[in-house]
Amino acid sequence: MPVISAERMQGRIDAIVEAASAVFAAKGYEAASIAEIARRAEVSDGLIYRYFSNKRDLLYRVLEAFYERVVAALEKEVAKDAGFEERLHALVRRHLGNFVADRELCRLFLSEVRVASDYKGSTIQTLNRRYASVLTGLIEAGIAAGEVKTDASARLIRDVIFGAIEHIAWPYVNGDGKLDVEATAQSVTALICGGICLPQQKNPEEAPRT
Amino acid sequence: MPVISAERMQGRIDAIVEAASAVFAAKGYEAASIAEIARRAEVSDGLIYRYFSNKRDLLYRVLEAFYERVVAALEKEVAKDAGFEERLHALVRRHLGNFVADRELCRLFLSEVRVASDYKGSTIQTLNRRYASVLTGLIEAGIAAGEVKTDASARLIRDVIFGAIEHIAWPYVNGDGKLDVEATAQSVTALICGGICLPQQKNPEEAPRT
Amino acid sequence: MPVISAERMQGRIDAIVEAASAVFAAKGYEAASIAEIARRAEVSDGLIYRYFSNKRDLLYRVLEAFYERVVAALEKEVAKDAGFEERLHALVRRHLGNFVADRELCRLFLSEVRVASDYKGSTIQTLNRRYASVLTGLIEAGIAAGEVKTDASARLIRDVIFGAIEHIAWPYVNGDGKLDVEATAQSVTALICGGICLPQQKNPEEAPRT
Amino acid sequence: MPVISAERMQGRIDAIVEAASAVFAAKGYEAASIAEIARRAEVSDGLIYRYFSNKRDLLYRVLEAFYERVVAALEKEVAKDAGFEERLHALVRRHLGNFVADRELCRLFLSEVRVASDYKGSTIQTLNRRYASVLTGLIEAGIAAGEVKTDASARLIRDVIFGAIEHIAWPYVNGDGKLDVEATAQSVTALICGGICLPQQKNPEEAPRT
DNA sequence: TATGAATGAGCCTTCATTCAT
DNA sequence: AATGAATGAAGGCTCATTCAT
Repeated sequence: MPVISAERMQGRIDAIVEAASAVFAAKGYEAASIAEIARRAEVSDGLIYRYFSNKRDLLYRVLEAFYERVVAALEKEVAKDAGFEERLHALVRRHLGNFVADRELCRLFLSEVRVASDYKGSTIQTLNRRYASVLTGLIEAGIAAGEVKTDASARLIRDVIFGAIEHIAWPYVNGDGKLDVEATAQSVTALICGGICLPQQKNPEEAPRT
Repeated sequence: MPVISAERMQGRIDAIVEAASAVFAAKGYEAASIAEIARRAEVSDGLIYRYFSNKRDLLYRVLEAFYERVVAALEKEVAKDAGFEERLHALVRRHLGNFVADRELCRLFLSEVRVASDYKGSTIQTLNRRYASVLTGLIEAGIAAGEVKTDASARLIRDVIFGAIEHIAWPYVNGDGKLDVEATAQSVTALICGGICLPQQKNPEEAPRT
Repeated sequence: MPVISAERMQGRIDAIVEAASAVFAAKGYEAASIAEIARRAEVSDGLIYRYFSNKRDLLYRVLEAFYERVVAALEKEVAKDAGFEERLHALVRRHLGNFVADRELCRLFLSEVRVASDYKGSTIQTLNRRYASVLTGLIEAGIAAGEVKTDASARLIRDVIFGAIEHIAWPYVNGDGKLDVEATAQSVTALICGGICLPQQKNPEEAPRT
Repeated sequence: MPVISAERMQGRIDAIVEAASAVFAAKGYEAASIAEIARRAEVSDGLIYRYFSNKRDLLYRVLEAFYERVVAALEKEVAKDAGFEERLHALVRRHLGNFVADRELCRLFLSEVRVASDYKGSTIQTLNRRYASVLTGLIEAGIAAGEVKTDASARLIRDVIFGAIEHIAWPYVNGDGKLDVEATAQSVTALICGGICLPQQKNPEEAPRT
């Protein structure tokens, strides 16, 4: 008996998280209502409070579930043996891909959680760090292998990469156009690796004339 | 009489925008209340609705005012005659500086507006484009002057630069640490210009022949 | 214009207090709902919160209004020049009379406020003290005039008198019988003044025999 | 088997009543929740409804248990052979002592039950009457023995005594000071027995003739 | 133009009680 | 007998917005 009950219970919890995921994603945290989530999960309002301590807790559980999935995928993707640039390319592609595949949850995260005062110390933050550490690790490995310059800290490099990707993906996340993941990943990786400046002759007038 | 009245009116509008700016920045859009803004502007609740069609409109006007100031400053900053890298450095420094000087309004913008469905076509978006076009223009000038590579589009480069800066600035915007603008601007500019990868010998066995 | 508005406003406030008075008295604090009070006052729910900070505040204002009326009446009643017993009798009659005239508000006060943790320091407590001090003053005057014994403190005497009256009145306050105020006041006053014990011969066997 | 079951059942019931007693006493009726009581009794929520028809019923059973204990103690205390004043003194002391020993349950009773509309006809009322009849009996015995005046009814005297004690004890019941039971019992008994007024010369000018 | 009283829908949350297991 | 998941009604309170003055 407890087994059936436990399964049923888990089913309800999943239904709630799923419904909340959809409603939060579609309307944003503030505009979403517990009543709507309950209706969508085919559950009473009250039941939500048996499993989640409040609306905000529910949001966080939704994002945790999402993040867990995404972190695992990234770790798996980048784990493969390969050179730095190739692995970076895989990471960029996957990261961009996440914005395409889960644009609404990404938007939810970026707009509701990052800003939140209760973000620090949350499980979400831990997952976020794990996600980020995949790239940091990759960069450090690249440095160790002599593939990456040592002018800048791994952390700075990581911020540049993630920041760039997010900024590029944003219009697609927020709007409705399509993002060519493959092409963009290619360009971004190349750009990041090679920089944007051509070597300059510092003193042109002193340069060798023919 | 009508003159005085018009001046008075403008004064009221300014007071409202200023008050709203402070309250929105301090509390965020949802948590801010019209009543508090009115109180702060020493104006009745109702009057706000004579000049602004609703709460959201007021938010937008606040951000417009902010953006106008910021865009003008950026355009002035980067206008100076100089080489690409120097001008880029100035832009990066200024952009980072904005996050430091107006972190709360920046946070407001990033969390409330970018996500909004009514963002497209708004005056804000126009200002945002103008802000972005400063960098695009700079890059194009760099390309024209042969200082910047032509592998990637100016738009992509621009996204990488802005994205990187925002990502780096974010923890400081949201938290309470201090950001060393000068040092960060230096590193970021260098990183962006030079890339992160060391030149690799593609085919070691086919290496330099005598 | 502000005059009309202010009058109208005061009228609303009075209506709310009156409605709240009736509903609280009839149902008790917990069972009373803001919605019902609003309906009864022909006012919207929200308006109540313009004038009263919360439900509890409304309760206190109701009881303050009641208490102010009652305190003033008592002070006036007992103020008359007369001997101690006569004045005490007037006070007892008036106090009993209050329980009869406003039994529901008395019940409300006794059940909801006296127990409350926020009672101390409230305006209600101040009024309560003022009410009590009428009797304390009367007793002290009686002592000063040599009409009252000095075996017990004025405070103790006061507690005995108020406690006795409340206990006697309670069944009528809570139930639906009628209380004969005049007769009861007479008996209580006599009892309090004269005590209940007959003088006893301590050692009857040693007493003078005829 | 059925015996064990019956014992177990009684144990559960006792545990529930005990838990409810603690929770009601600590938080008051409204603020107490069935869930907390169940948790404390290490019993499921549902089980409570097998033995008690609803929350209010549980409250009444708690107070019955309390009252039974208290009534028995009072009857025993006052049963001893002694003169009226001595026995009254014992009763007063015991009654005051109850407020000190069980102040929270006393408060619960005074605030939740006395006011209740379903009080009449309840077992509680019966117990209350039994409690009161101890004093009534004592007074009647005093009257029969010629120790007590016959000016007032036993019932009135009883109300004065109980009312006085409750009123004196209340601040200690509700607040956190300490009550000196011995001293207070002494003063109250003396006051009640002897009254508060000094004999007055009705017509001073017509005073003692030779 | 300016006020601010008034509205009322809507929200999160609690909890006594029930009932399938 | 016992559980505890589930219900669902109810309630206090907020606040953007309107409109009579």
